[in-house]
Amino acid sequence: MKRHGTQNLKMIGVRDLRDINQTIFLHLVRDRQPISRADIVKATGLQPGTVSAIVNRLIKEKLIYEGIEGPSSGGRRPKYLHVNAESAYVLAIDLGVKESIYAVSDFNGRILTQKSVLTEGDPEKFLRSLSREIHALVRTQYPRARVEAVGVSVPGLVDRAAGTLIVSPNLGWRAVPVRALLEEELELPVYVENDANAAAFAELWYGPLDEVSARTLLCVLVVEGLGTGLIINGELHVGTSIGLGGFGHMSMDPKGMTCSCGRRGCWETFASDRATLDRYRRLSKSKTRVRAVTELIALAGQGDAAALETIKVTARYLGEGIASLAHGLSPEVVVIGGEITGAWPIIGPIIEGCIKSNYIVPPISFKVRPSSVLRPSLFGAIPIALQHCFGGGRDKQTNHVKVPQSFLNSGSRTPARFS
Amino acid sequence: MKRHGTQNLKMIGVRDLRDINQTIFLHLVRDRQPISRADIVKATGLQPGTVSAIVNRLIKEKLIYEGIEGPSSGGRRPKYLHVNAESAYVLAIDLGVKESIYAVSDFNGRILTQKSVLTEGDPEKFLRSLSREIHALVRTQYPRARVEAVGVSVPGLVDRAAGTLIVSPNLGWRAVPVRALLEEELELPVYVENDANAAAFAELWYGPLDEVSARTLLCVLVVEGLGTGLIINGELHVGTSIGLGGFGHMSMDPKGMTCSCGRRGCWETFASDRATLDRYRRLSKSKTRVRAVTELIALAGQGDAAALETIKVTARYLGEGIASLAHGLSPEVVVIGGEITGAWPIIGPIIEGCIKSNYIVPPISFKVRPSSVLRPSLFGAIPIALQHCFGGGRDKQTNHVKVPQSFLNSGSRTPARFS
DNA sequence: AATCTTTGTCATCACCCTTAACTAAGTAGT
DNA sequence: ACTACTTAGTTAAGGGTGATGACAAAGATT
Repeated sequence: MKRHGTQNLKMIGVRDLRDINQTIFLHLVRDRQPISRADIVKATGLQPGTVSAIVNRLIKEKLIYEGIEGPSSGGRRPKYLHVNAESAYVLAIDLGVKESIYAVSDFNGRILTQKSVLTEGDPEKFLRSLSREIHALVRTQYPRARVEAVGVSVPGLVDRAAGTLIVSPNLGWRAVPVRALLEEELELPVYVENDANAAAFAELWYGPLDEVSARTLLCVLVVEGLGTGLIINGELHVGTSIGLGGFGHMSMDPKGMTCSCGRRGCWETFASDRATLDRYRRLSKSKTRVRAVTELIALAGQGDAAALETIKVTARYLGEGIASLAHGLSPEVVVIGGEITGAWPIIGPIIEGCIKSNYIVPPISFKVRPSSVLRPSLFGAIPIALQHCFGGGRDKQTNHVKVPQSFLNSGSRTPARFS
Repeated sequence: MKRHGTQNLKMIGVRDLRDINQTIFLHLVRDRQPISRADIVKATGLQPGTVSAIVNRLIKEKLIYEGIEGPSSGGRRPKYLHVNAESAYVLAIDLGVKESIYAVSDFNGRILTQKSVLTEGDPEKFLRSLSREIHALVRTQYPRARVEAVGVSVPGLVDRAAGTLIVSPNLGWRAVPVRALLEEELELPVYVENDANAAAFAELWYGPLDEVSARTLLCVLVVEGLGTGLIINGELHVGTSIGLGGFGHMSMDPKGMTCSCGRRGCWETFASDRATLDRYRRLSKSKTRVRAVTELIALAGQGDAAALETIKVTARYLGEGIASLAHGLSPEVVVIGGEITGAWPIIGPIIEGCIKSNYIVPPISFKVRPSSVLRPSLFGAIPIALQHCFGGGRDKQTNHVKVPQSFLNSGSRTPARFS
C-alpha cells in the first residue's frame, strides 16, 4: 500500500491542456471534414489565432492537411482541411463465434479491405495463422502504409490490462493470451476489448449523434450471446480492468433456462441469437436447420408464422431487459446491434411498446434505434486501435481515448448506416 | 448572449485548468487536514512554488487557513493547513417516508446540528413548515453564519434541472416543486437529488476509499423502497436530467409480486425494507407489529427465528441483484446503505456467498461493504449542497461537482463510520 | 559551531489561449 | 470602376498557468 511519499494525485498542466484540446480538435476535423478554419472558430469558440496555431501544429505533424478552397459565402474563400487518411492505418479484428472478420482501416476510420475467415481449431493456432494471413495481406497490398495498431474485439471476458481473453463460453476459449500472440506475429501494439464494449465504441464514432447530446449511451449487442456496452460522458465505461460482457447475465427469471455461465434465466438465455434460434426450433418443428438469425428473418418475410412469432418474442425480451436497465442507467440512447436488427420494422415497435408499458413514467426519455454500422463489434475495433494514434487524452489504465463529452454535441455528418 | 452560430464544442482554457486544479487541491486539503505544503508537494507532484502560490490564493479567498506548526522531521517545521470550516455552511434535508431529517453542516461536511421531524400532511404545507423551522433554527443558532446552499435528497423520481419531484410512489407525492418551494422560503440555492444518488455521493465524500482506487462504485440504498446510485470516475452518474432511483425496478422475476411502479417482480419487491417487513409478517404470524427493520434486527438478536430467516432471505435477494448488476457494471466497490446494514454480521457473509456462487468467474473483483455513514441519504445531501461552494469544476447540466478521478486514489483519513 | 535536511519563497521561464490589429480575398451597391 | 462591407486567415503582444532553480528560514545531526 503506497501511503505517503508517493504521488497519488494528478494535477494537470498546460501540457495536458494542449493535448486535450488537440484531441478534441482532431476529432472535430475528422467528424466534419472538409472543414475550414473559420468553421472551427465557430464550432469551438476558440480565437482565430489559436485555431491557426493548432492547425499549423497538426499540419506539421502530418495529421491533417490543407485541401482545396471552398466556395465563398460573401468574403474570402475558406481553405478546407482534411485529416490525413494515409497518415496512419490500423487493423481491426473481430473474433466471432462462427466467423471472424479482419479489416484494414485508414486514419479516418474507413475500412479499406475486409476479409472473413471461419473461426475454428485451437485458439492459439487459429490466432497465429490469422495474424500471418493479415501480415501477408498488409505486406502485399499496403507495402508502404504506416500501420500503427491493432484492435481486437472478443465475445467474452477480457483482461484489458494484460490483453488476454479470460474466458468465452460462446467461443469455448479459455485463458488465451490474445495480445501476446498477436503482438508476436504482427509486431504492433494490440488492444483487446469485449465485443459489446467495442460495439458501443463504434456507435460513438460512427453513430449519428446529432439528434441527441448523448451523455449516456447503452449498446445492446445481440449475437451468439448477448452483451452490453456503456458509454458515459463520451467515454467507454470499463469498470475494473476485467471487462465483462455487460448485462447479458442479468438474471430475469429465477426459473429460466440454464445459461452458459451456469446461472439461470440470464437475459442472454432469452434474447440472444442462440436463444432465438433454439426457440424457433422448438416452435416450428420443421426439419430445415436454420443457422442464422438472418435466415430466420428471411423466413419470416416469406410468411413463416413461427419465424415471425419467434422474432417477436425475442423483441419482447429485448424490450423488457432494456426497460429494466433504463431505470437504472437513464440513458439518452439505446442502440441495438446484431443480425436481429435486420428485422427492425418488426422488432422496433415491439421493443418500444414493451418499454413504454414497463416504464415507470410513460414519456420515455430515451431513444431506441438499431446500430449505425452493420457489424458493430468489427467497427468498434477500429477506434479502439485508432486511439493509439490519437495521442493525448489517453488513459493509461483503460487504454482508451476519452472523447470529451462536449465533442458529442457536435452534429455528425456521417451517413446513417455504414456498410 | 451571443449565439455564435453553433458553438457546441467546448475547449478548455488556462482558466478551466486553474479551476480544476484548485478543486482537486481543496479536496486534498479537506481530506487530509492538517496537511503541510510539503505534504501537498509530495501528494500532488506539483512544484513547491506552485503549491505555495495556490495555497496563498486559497488563503486569500478564506477557503483555507494556516494553523499551528507541526513537529519537525529533521528540518524546518511545517505549517499545518486546514480548510476553513466556517467559511461556508450548508443545509441538508433528507425527506424520508416516515421521518425527514435536516442538518446544518460546516464547510468540512461535518454536521453541526441535526433534527428529525415526521413526514406528514400535504407535501407543500409540509415543506413550507419544515423550511420555516429550518430558517428559524439558522437565524437563532447560527445568526452570523454564511449559509450558502441547500441539498435535498428525495426518495423518488426527480427532475434535476427543474428541482422538482416528479413522482414518489413510496412517499405518495407527485409533481412537487421542491426547489421552488424551498428557495422561496429559505432564499438559498436548492439542489434536489434522488436519495440513492445522494447516498452514493455520500460514500464518495465520507467513505474510506484508501483501500481501493474506486473508478466505479455502486451504492444500493435499502429503505422503504430500494434504489441504486452510481459513481463513475469519481463522478455521480446522472443519465438524463430525469433521475430515476436506479435499478430498484429491475425486474427479477416475471411472476413476482406487483410493485408500486405497476410492474412485477422488481428488485424492490424482494429486498426493500417494506418487502422485508411484509415477509416477516407472513412468516411469523405474530401479533406484534414490527414497523422498522431495526426492530426486526433486534428481534433476530433476541432469538426470533422468523426474524432471522426473514433477514437472511433479504440478504440473499440483495446478493442476487448485486450479482446481476456487477456483471454489467464491473464496480470496484459495492456499498449497501439502510437500516438492514445494522445486521451486517448476518447479511454480509450471505450476500458475499450469494454473489460468489452467482458470479461468472469465481474470484470476485469487487468488495461489498456497508455504507460509511448511518443515514447515507442525509449525508449525501451535504456534498450536494457543498458543490455549490466548491466552485470550479461545476457541471452546468447536472449541477454536480466533479471530484476528479485521480483524487479518489488518495488515502482518506476519515473515520470508518460517522455518527 | 559546522553541516545537513526539510520547509517554504521568489524571480524567471515556457507554454497555452486571448486580444486586437492586420492582410487577403471575395461580394454588393453605386 | 470605385467604395463599402463581409468573410478568412495571420501575426504579434499579453495575461495567466504550472515548471524550474536559486535562495532563505529553521531545525536536526555531528
